[in-house]
Amino acid sequence: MNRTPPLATIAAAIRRERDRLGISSAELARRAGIAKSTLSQLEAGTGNPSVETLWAIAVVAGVPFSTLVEPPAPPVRVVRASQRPAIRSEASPFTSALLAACPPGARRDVHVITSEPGDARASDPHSPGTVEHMVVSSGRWNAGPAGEEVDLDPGDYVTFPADRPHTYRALTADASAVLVMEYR
Amino acid sequence: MNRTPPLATIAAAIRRERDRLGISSAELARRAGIAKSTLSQLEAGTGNPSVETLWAIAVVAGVPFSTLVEPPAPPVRVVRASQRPAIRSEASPFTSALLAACPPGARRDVHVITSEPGDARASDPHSPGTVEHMVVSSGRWNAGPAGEEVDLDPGDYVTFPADRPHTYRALTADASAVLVMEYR
DNA sequence: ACCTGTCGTTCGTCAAGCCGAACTCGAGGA
DNA sequence: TCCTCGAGTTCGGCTTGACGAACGACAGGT
Repeated sequence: MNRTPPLATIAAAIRRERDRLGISSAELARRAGIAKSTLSQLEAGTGNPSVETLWAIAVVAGVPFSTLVEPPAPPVRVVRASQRPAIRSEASPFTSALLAACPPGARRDVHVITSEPGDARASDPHSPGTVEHMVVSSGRWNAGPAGEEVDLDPGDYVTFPADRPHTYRALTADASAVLVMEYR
Repeated sequence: MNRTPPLATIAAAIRRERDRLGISSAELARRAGIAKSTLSQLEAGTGNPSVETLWAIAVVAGVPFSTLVEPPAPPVRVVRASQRPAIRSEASPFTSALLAACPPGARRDVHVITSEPGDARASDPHSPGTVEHMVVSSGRWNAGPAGEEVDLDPGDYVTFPADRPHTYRALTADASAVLVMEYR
């Protein structure tokens, strides 16, 4: 769930952002309103910056806060249709394994789900911060967090937090959709 | 690009995570290895925590660091097929408007792209932290960051950082794909 | 009523982050 | 060669976050 050390990551991230801006550390410190000595120590990996200090740097770098504390850059990942976890429910209800099959270590998973009317599937909350993306391939669906379900037509896209109960219900025959689960 | 203030957000996030765990502040402090007086001040919105302190809390809460500093929870968003930015290129090359049409304020956008062999589209880097998701609907594609392109078959899914140059090339006729752009 | 345990806050001390100034190093110009 | 300027590091001080202990408030048990 939680990953690598913070301090070295922060130091690298700051250097990376500064390189991207193409400015000196003195200039970055000036823009951020912090002492260049402070910035020097941060880039050296020394110390334990406060949130305000990091925030000031993130603002002038024009990047979200998380860019400075999360690991470097997301890699290129490919999930082959032939390999990925997919479940065809045919005319039967979704199995509970559909969403439970997500490997906990993975950052994202893709499922192709197919369903028939009446196959309502209620999913328990995933780990905090998990977000799902759903693109309807065919048929009509009703899906979303409990109490906030929306009707979806072919081609529609919906995203919602999945760390709370949520459901997928096919409203027409031969309904299918691509489901992307994004773990954090 | 960068959003709301940090301190109040952090205080709210910590309380929220602690509520979710259903434990007392004393217990959370004990697990995190920090003084409960420190945690008390943080939940009160007083002060300016160090990265290490916040990190310790995030670890025991089982959430990524960004959960504590970024705004609350992602909302449910729906992009209708009839409204969303979509371009059919038919037999002609992608127009440069394809990717440039992404509203800068949006957090995510969805495109349905169709292409024919020879229609290579090179995209300039998006803002830092932007990530793209691509699900192939039909045909074969070659896409990805410059130098790291991969071949994709129908149903394949790929995600990659889009803050660097990247390309999409259809390898077969009637190639189509769903493209999700995620801004940060 | 009394004791006991837990909760959350407040206070005094200590360590550490942040700051500004001084310093070293190196490149470019007269 | 000397001077000047900018980049980056190091050094004292001042401020502030983190800690442990003590405090009042409350609930449950005896």
